[in-house]
Amino acid sequence: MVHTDKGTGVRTRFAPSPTGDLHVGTAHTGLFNWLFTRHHGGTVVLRIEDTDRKRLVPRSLGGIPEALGWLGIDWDEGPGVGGPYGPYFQSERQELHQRYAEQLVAQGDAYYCFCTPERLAEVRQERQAKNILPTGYDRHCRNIPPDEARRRVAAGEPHVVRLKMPLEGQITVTDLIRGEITFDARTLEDAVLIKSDGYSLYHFANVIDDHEMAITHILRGEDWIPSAPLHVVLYRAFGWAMPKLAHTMLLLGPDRKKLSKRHGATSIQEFRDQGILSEALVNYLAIIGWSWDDKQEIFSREELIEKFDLDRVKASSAIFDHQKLEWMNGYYINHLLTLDELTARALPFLARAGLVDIATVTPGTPAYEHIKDVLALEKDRIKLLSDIPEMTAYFFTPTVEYTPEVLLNKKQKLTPEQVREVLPAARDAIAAGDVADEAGTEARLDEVVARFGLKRGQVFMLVRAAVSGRTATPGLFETLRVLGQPTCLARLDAAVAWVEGRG
RNA sequence: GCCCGCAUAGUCUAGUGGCCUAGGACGUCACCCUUUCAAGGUGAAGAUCGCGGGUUCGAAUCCCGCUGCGGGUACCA
Repeated sequence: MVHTDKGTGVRTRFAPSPTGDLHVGTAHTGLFNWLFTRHHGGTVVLRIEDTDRKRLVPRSLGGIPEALGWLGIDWDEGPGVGGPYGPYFQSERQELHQRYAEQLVAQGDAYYCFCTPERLAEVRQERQAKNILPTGYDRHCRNIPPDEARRRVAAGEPHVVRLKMPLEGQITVTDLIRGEITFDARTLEDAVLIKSDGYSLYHFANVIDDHEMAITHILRGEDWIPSAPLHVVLYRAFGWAMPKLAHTMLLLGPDRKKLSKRHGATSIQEFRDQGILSEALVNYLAIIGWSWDDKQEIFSREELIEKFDLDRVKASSAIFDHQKLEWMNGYYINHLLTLDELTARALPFLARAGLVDIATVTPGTPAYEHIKDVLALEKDRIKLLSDIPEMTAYFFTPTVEYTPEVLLNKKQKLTPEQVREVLPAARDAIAAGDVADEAGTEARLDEVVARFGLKRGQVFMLVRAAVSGRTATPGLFETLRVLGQPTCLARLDAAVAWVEGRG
């Protein structure tokens, strides 16, 4: 799919940090970003912000783009597709950042700082305790004469580059979702732009790259609001036009804290392994923090692109509700997926459980059709694809296990003696025809019901237990049909033998 | 501590001065359907619209204060 800029000039970037699997909160922001851009016919840039070499997780370099691909969030420029504004890995743009940092120092908007981490910690602690603004760094090196600073840098003294923030006045940030946010300059610190290892910090790299990549709209998490004034100052120092800003809400765990690993599965990869459909996840993520009206909650991807815009995005954080996600996933499985689509998605889960051999199952083969028939029966009750193996195992295993709780189910109010009498009769009734004929099977079983003067459920449940080894299955006659005559009879015989063995 | 943000049922939300006796969805409960479990259908419980003041004939909706919750406060992103 090629997206061309329709002339709206909207260019956005999604800038994940490769420090682990794609987090659902990151994906949420990414999705909003993507929907906004696609809605406006703009260009999506994927930029990997890998400047923190200590926290870098190499696996995520490939994992994050892959997870985005799974979600159907594509990008027009970035890793894999290239583009005119590369490189798209931030670590490869360090020279550029350095150059701009030098420019800032040269024009007097930034300075070299030689303070040790130890000194910084002390100062911070003291100022915080005494409430001296700003409560962090005391701007100690801001007053070192430029010549002296340059000499010390040349001499190889460890240093960072810090931004000179205005000492007073106000800095106002305009947010597309929240309106104006005003900060008192006296509370703002001289942030580090370039670390002593030469790598730029997020704030700085971000501003430089956003400008260099001609980004027009920045959508990012609410947790970035406090650093927005710093970005404003940076843009001003360079004399660059400020991109439009929009801070999206955070995804929270049940304890109302920022959603994180300690809340359980939070990575997109984990959701996929649980058997969440990407369509359902995208839909669910889209309606948390955004709404269309007071009625609709199910949206196709196309509909989302058509309807999504920032004016209907909420500013308040939301608790991630896995239960509702599962409901939506079930809804997609039950109502929106074709049987072939469901089969394709279910196959890997069945194969992983050892129930089917994926190599021999291709569309058109009997094995494939059997799986399809099984899924047609069970799809109403599937919430997660990962539930399918357990749910459908008895359709694929050669035999089933019996327990007294199932075959001599007390709820059916049948004595073991009655079971020993009725079960063989039911077996014979089924053997008298073919289970492919559901109505015929039902009629013959009804004769058994009448003969013994029982309730239909009592006999049906007995047969259900015998052929499946469980008390909950789809409708009995369709289940028998899909199981097939030989399997049904073999299991009925096994069940008869089992109950007799207990007499 | 300081700075910033947010505030409608357990959860996600609709609502932008009168249509609100606050609508929808998830979850919960009940009933219907029924051979089990689901699905589906119907219905119910659940919100003093965080609190307190204003403004107004009239406020969930506008203003102020408070409280609560969250985020930031790093040579992480």
